[in-house]
Amino acid sequence: MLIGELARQTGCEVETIRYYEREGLLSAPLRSASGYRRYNAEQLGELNFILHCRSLGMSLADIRQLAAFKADSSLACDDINQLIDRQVSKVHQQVESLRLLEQQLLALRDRCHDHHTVAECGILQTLVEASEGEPCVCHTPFGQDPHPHPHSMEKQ
Amino acid sequence: MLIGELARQTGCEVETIRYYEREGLLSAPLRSASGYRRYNAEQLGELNFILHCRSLGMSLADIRQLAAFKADSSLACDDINQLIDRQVSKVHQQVESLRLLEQQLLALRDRCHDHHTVAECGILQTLVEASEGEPCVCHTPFGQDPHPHPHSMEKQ
DNA sequence: CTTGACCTTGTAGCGACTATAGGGTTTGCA
DNA sequence: TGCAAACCCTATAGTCGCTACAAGGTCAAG
Ligand SMILES: [Zn+2]
Ligand SMILES: [Zn+2]
Ligand SMILES: [Zn+2]
Ligand SMILES: [Zn+2]
Repeated sequence: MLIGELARQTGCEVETIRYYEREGLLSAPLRSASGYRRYNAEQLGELNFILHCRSLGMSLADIRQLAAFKADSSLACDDINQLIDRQVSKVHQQVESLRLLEQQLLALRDRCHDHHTVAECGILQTLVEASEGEPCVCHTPFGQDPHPHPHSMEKQ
Repeated sequence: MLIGELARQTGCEVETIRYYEREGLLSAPLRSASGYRRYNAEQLGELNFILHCRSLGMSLADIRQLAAFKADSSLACDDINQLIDRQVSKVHQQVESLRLLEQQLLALRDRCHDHHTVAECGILQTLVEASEGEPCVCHTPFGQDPHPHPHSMEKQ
């Protein structure tokens, strides 16, 4: 199986497959006389493992770790559980902060309904006033402290 | 006001301020004889505007657009509303796909409770079996199609 | 006169790809 | 046999929003 066929079977881009090999996630396949990569069922499984983990939002570093565990099955699995737990809490945090973000954006959006000129746009007005230190609907939902602007998003 | 003082007042890193200037988001300030950047209240506002928009998850490209609108206030504000709408729906989509992700991860986590060896770990077993084409708790919640693995996450 | 805190530019790194450029190979068909 | 299309290869640079150096210049206090 050439790389294009593997790409077709997995839905993964050719360039991404080569990238995974470069990163040491996918084992280097045998090459034909002309240097073409030839894949077998084992590597198809490897790639599907990677893609499955990626679809669960795991980092390549995490996947590398999981693959290492897969290789030495006599180890204790506590680290696997921890890895998943970390992933769950990371995702949970992201959900929470994005939900807040959505509320903030909706509150901001609510400042403009009709279409008029920018000068009268409640959205832009809110943003400009907030940059001058005044409270804003997005970050001060119910008459709270008008003071410092929290950096609500850490990493996205 | 030197760059360090501006950084202190806004909670933004010095390097990030210079980065915003390089990217054309923050107007280039006057320089002292020795080349130090000197900021005034206007640029403090500009930076706060940027930071406020960033805290709403907007991209630098979006912020550039908003700043352009701020500059020409005679335009119609429809584009602003659209920009916010796009941002809302992007965030909403992210929330939805992350919530699904969380459920998938929790289902996977549920496959291993006690600590034992990797060979018996239900999590790793699930991941390996899924890579061989079998259905998995994470992507096949209630006896659905065991067939192709959807790429559930587009961009994170 | 030295120390330390500040400032400058330029460059490289992160993560997970994606996209090119500039080639070589294989296959099918006239 | 000639040629084109479809495939493959490597190497390099770009994406986004920073962050972290390195190597040097400036300034105020002691
Ligand atoms: Zn408006
Ligand atoms: Zn706000
Ligand atoms: Zn386990
Ligand atoms: Zn699954």
